[in-house]
Amino acid sequence: MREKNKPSKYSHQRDSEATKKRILEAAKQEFASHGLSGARVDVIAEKAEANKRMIYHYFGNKEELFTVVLEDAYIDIRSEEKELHLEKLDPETALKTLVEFTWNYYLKNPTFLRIINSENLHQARHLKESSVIDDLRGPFVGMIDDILKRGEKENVFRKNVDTIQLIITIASVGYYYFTNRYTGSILFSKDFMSQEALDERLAFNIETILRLVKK
Amino acid sequence: MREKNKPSKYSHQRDSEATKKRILEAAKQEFASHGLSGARVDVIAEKAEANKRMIYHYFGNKEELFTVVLEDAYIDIRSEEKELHLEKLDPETALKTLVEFTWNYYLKNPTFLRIINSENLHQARHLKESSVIDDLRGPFVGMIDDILKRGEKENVFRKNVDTIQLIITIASVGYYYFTNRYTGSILFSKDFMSQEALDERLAFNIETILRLVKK
DNA sequence: AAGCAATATAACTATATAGTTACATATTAC
DNA sequence: GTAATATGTAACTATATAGTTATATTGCTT
Repeated sequence: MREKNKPSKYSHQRDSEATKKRILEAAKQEFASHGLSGARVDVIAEKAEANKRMIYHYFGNKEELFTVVLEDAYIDIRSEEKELHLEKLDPETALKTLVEFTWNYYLKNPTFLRIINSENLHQARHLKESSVIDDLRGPFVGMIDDILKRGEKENVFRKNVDTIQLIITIASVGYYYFTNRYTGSILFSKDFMSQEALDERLAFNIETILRLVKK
Repeated sequence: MREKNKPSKYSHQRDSEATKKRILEAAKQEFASHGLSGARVDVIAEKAEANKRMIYHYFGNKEELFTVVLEDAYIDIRSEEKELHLEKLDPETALKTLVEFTWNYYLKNPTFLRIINSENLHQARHLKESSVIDDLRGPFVGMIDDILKRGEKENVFRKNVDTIQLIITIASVGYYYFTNRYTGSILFSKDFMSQEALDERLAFNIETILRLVKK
């Protein structure tokens, strides 16, 4: 029986959507910091200022929570990519814009890279079961294909550059730099994250991609 | 007290070096498969046909075991790189050889990539404390620098290509392909590991690197 | 305002896990 | 041969962990 004058345990208003959001954000951070295995459900609950019971209530279990975090990550980058409207830019500018966007997205969203890495460590078993990817299958493939075709027609790009290989390469040159920056900084005795180093790398990446496609 | 006629529990001969090696190999596999946090010491002991007690005896603890596995990984790739003798090849062949070697090393040593990824998830905290890297600091930097200089002199390479950026790029285009092959295969609906896909990617990478440095 | 579903808390449980201890057997030095 | 040391096994322990249960409060429906 409730005691008289005892203050309520529930100090804040209820808001299931807000609670879900806080859990997802906390989970994203925790999974990114420690990987799927290293992440602790208790810590996620604490960071989210929620309760472990709520995590299981809203998301089922740790694996399903990870799946939602992963899906959200892909949805987010995909929606930002859409906003670039590369189809409105001339081929060379479009390609340069994509390289810069990819680079800056990785720079501003370190959790993205770490979560994708975790998923690959686990052989993409969560993504495999996800239906969300259907909408992002071949993200941008059509768009990049169009840029390459326009470049060919305008005689600024060479013929027969493989679209998927190009997309992979654009991702590679940024992704690797960021995910391997810790070992890289030691192996090369160089701070990979200084503004100077970042600027230099982005410029080099743009050059790499343009040299690859230009006549 | 030992019972009469009871067969010895120790069926095989003792060999500390062999046991250490078995532990290291098992640890490499286990860390590569599950990451540092996901790896289980009991599983390593079992796989090594050794005993947990031996792991702690020879390596101290899980973290130190990981450190040795990591150090061994770097030592191995470094020693294979040395065998290439790129200094004896003409600049273009040397560069092509390095791209091929890097690609094939990653292909044949999937554990390497996963262990480096784990170490980067943990912000290289093991490598930071390791003295082994002193010998591999700037691996090949001098060598690649030499290739670029020779190429310049022979008028086949352009001037002022940054050596470290080039090394990072050579690693990137292979590393990313392999570590992200699980999510990549889903996103692009394409088997990244078919012989055809592998051949195509290697050829593309060679083209990417040569276009980057050639006049 | 009564009943009910949704939201929340905290305490609990079964199990897994890194690391330890006690002890046994083999090998080496003398 | 014997003592000391290296190598090995198995059982144990303290703790951490994912997931559950019991219960309380809120807010919505009627």
